[in-house]
Amino acid sequence: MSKCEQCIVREFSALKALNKDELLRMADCKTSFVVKKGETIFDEGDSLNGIYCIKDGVCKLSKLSDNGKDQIVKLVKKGELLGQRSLISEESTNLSAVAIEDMHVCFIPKQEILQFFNENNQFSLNMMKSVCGDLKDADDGMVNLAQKTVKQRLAETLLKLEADFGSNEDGSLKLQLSREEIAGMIGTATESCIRLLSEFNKEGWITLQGKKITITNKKELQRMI
Amino acid sequence: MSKCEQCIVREFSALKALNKDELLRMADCKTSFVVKKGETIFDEGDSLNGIYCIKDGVCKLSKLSDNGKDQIVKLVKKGELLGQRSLISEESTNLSAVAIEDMHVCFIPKQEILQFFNENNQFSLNMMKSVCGDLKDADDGMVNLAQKTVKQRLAETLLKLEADFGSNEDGSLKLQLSREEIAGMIGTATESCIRLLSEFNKEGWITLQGKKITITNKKELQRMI
DNA sequence: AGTAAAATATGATAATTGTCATACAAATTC
DNA sequence: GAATTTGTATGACAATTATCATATTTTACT
Repeated sequence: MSKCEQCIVREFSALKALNKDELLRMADCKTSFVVKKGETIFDEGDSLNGIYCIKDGVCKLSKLSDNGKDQIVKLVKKGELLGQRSLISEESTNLSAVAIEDMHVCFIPKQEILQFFNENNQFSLNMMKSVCGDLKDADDGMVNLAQKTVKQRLAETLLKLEADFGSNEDGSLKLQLSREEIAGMIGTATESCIRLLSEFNKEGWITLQGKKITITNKKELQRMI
Repeated sequence: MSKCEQCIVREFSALKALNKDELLRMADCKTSFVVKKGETIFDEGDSLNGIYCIKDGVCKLSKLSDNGKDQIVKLVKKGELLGQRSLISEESTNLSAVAIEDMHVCFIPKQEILQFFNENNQFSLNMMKSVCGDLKDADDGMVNLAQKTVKQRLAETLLKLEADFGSNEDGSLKLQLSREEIAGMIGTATESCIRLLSEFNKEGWITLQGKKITITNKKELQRMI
């Protein structure tokens, strides 16, 4: 059983408010596991008995729409927590979480988290801030979906993927998503997404090589937004 | 200075966790005021020094998009709080709040709320739940905007307006919104919204008399969603 | 009450986006 | 390694939605 003290999640999430004692208790009751790319951590409608710490990897939070398409609401990466909303609301999840890369994840039982809420005020405050951050992002997302064109949303998403997840030595986006996933992020049909990527490519804003996408003219993409 | 003890906001919001002592303190430092329909409570980018309790009336939370259109993110009504996100995040607001009806509002200074966070755990938990509820709604809103047609979103919005705000004796929706505001809720051009309302009218799902909208065939509207 | 301003309504048209079909490439399976 | 499945790409077309123009109605103002 590894320690929680030096874990990256502790560094970046609400957990940074926990003291040594609390971290030891957490290390004691947590379970670690690996999630392979494509595997599901939880599904829409599941009731969660705790929250997940993402030690490594990235997953998508998405919701299946009636038309059969998966709308991606958020990407969650290393250092972040997963499942807080459901735990705090005491409701089953409204989103599913599926790994986009291989992941290392720890599960902390609900009881433990609730106790932290009770005894550690800073932890509660941190958690609130984190949820508020998500809320702000979601509100912004709504405005984008409602008021911007698919082209603008694609440009914005590509820039955001670079900003959030970085790029490789060759300049290509580190996080590789399928066309379907990108379409799910910007809220459009997969074909439309593919078409626009081709268009961006022809215009010279980006370069495509298989799943690899390289931004070659950031300024033009920014200008579109 | 009126008491907070029997206030409707206390009944329905996170404030229900406050004890007599805390309520008295709150009554002492709060300021009450009236907001006329159309008036602004706060604007996008304002820094708030507290939160607002809505004793009566309804306001819209909206964000101005680059294309000049106002996207309505949420309607906030009597009994609810306003400005928590900004206060908790310690950021300026990302949304503006404008009265849709005449309102009675109380302002509670930031210091007071922070103290409640520190001394009353249930209050913190309630606040978290409330923000989490908003987050869930926003996530659902994103999926709707991304995956449903304008027609479906209009139908859904009309039903939601009836469910949330009720109807008058004549059956018309109690909350009267301008066409532009309805368009801002469903994320479409005002003309498109007007056109679809006319269409719904012709089909017999709704009746229009000026600003008054009456749902006359709820089942058909539900079937569309 | 009379006038100006704003909101609602509708037509015509263009632009955007989705759907269906099909082709090709890449990955996976046996 | 051949075969099947899955993902990517593109064309053709239809449907949806936005934009611009212009009436008409309602509301606000003095």
